[in-house]
Amino acid sequence: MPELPEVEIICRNLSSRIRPASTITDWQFFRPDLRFKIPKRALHNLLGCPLIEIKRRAKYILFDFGEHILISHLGMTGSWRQVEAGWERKKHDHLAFTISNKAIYVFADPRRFGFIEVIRSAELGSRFIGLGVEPLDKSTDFIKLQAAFKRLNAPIKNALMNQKLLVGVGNIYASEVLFRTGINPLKKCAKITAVQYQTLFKEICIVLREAIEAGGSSISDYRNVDGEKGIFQQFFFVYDRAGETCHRCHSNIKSVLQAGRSTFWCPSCQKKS
DNA sequence: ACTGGATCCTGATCGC
DNA sequence: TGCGATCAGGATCCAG
Repeated sequence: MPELPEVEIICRNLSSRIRPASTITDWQFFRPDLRFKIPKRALHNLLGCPLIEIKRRAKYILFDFGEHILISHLGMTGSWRQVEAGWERKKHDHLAFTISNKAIYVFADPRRFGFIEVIRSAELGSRFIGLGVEPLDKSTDFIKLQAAFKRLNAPIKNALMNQKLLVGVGNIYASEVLFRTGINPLKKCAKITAVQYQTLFKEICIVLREAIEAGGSSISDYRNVDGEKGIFQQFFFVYDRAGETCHRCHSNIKSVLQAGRSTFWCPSCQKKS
């Protein structure tokens, strides 16, 4: 479900509703574990702590409580939604917190690849060590990034999804960005030219921003905090369109497995050479 | 040091 | 209709 745009939207939703200095006044847990054990004690210890801010790093949502940080990852199918008092629990609702005795936020995740974790703020650097650069950060050095990509022998599609160099791009946006730049997803990183990398990184930023504007991509179950779908899937050129016609050249869109993930591309618009 | 396959889990879909 | 196989937005671990 969630790549950078979707996580960014959830994050913006939460931070516009949960203001700084708000406190969590209650936790409810409906099962002991997600991907990892739910750290109930650490979460209880956050009760009454004033929130500083909610922010995003890569595909992680960070609730900054000063001394401690609550980290939420959505995995493939995780979601946060706001509910009213007296709400009805759905099948895959796993935990919920109440803000200032009023608003309630529920975490649901059918596949349970998501998780919740609490760390000390001082550990933030080491927790995210090895995580790549943010595509939408002004300070990101794309020249350095290009040099790092150049050294890889993997196909460009796989490299784009590798969070160690560049964060936020997942299976959907990797295919979409490569289509828009005319680069074949099977092409090796080392064979891609400087000019192509320049347009590629530029296009990544454009696509991610457009997707955020469109409220994200809802393939099956992505919803924002109000339960609304995004509409960026309406603008897909290739993702999930195998066998359909390319919007640009009318060739057949193809799909192939790369490192176990489906890649979609137009063989005519994205030639290997 | 890189690269990709297997893995965690549930649900939807497809072919027989 | 029913059943098993396959695949799904992520990230980590492990072997080659």
